[in-house]
Amino acid sequence: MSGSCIVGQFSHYAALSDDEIKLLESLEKNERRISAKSVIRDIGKPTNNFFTLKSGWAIAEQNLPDGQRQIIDVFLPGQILGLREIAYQSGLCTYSTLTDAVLCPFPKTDITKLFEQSKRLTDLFFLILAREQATLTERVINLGRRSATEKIAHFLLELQVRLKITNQELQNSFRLPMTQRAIGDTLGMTSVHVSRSMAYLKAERLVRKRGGVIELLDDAALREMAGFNLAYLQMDVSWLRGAASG
Amino acid sequence: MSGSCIVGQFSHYAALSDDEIKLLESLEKNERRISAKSVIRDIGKPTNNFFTLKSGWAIAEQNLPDGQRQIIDVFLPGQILGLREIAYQSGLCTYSTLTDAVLCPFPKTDITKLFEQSKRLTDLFFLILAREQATLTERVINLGRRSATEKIAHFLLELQVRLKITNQELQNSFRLPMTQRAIGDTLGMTSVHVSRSMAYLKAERLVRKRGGVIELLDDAALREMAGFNLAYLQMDVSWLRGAASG
DNA sequence: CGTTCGGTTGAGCTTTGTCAAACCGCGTGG
DNA sequence: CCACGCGGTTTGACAAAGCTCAACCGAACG
Repeated sequence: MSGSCIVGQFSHYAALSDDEIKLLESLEKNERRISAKSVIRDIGKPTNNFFTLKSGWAIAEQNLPDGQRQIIDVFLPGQILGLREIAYQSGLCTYSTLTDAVLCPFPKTDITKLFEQSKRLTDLFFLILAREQATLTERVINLGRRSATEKIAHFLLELQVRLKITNQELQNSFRLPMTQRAIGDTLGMTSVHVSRSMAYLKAERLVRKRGGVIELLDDAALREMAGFNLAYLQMDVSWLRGAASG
Repeated sequence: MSGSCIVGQFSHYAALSDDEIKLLESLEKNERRISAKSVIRDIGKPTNNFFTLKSGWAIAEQNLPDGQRQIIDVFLPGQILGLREIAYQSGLCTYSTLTDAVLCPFPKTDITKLFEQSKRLTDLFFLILAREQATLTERVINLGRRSATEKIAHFLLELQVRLKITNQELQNSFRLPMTQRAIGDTLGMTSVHVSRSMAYLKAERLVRKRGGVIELLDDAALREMAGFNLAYLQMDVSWLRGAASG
């Protein structure tokens, strides 16, 4: 994993050469510590920087005129914040932290430089964008066509799988640093209804919660009920250009 | 617009050189005529090909085990189908036509070749992916946090703006080749409720429908009610590499 | 020890879904 | 030219899912 979280993320998809690793690490030379529930970048602000998320959880959200909000994306350590706005001058959403976090801001122009220097990394960024899109797609299905409990089940399963990507030894339980309000804003429902649906899942002995830690007690049953298919989290890397040297 | 629809789409974002145009046109050397309501590529099939949509409308959809379906994306002429699965071996959704259409299939490997030959086009594809993502994001907000009539209003406005991108002289009315069932499957509601919501919009004199043609009678009011902000459809192109020669 | 924040619970209400019938426009075949 | 059937839309009565509001609880924290 080295000092760099983003290398950890990328090296899951392809073995990286030393040069590539150096390039990626150069994106993380500036560290910024930031406390829970604070805004990283507000909507409408210039998109001059991206941020890698070294530790902690973050979200992309959008607040609607009537006071509601929709959480668009939940970011886990190793992900890059802001990529989605690479083609926009001002941010389309607000980025904020859920927990205390360590972020590494780097200028947008660094990406172009990186593209110049490594085709392989260019492709990897392409791949990241495609994966984000697949996750969003799955969220669309979740929002459009699933009941409240199914939504929650699906969301929990997705988080579990995504956490396992960077943390192999993860078991069936993990810290979930989101309030029920936040879960509701992600899944398009009220916190009250999140509470009730969670209660149902607990009653059915499908999940358990203690402290901030959630435990998935019956993976198979959860997948069944949520119609969870992890294909969208499993990428193919064979089309990447260039061989890795290390 | 030349013979190529995709060039039309791209040249909106940046002036292209002759070489670049030639490269893009080479993606469209094979034409395939396909009738309305047929499957272009089923879910799970290998993603060896992309398709440019030369004419007609198409969708990406996913059918759920319980018989419901969610339409993930609606494609208009000039768009590329399948890009979202560039990083996946098998398709995550089914592509089908809404109307009679002309498609140009081209192999995935052509994209890599194209990336080799033009940095600028590489960036343009990046941009396309980012735009698709922004559209998906907006659909997430639509599904998560808007009422039935707001959803429909927003959807119609989005289509209008997107159609105007390739068809400048488009007025406030356009052919909408979607059944209410299809609209419902896009917006996460039943066809019955689509009907009722449309009736409401008509009664409020916000839209009118005759034949397959829909007319937006009061743009401002529709935007107000739907919370429509077209920022997500307006990209910034200044970060693209390389100058255009013509 | 009081306050705040997140979670839970209950009662009543609103929005949307379900089911079924009727309707409408349109193309087909007689 | 008409009758028919078909796909899509509209309408109505009713059911269900989810929302609102409000009270309450418990843990964390100053």
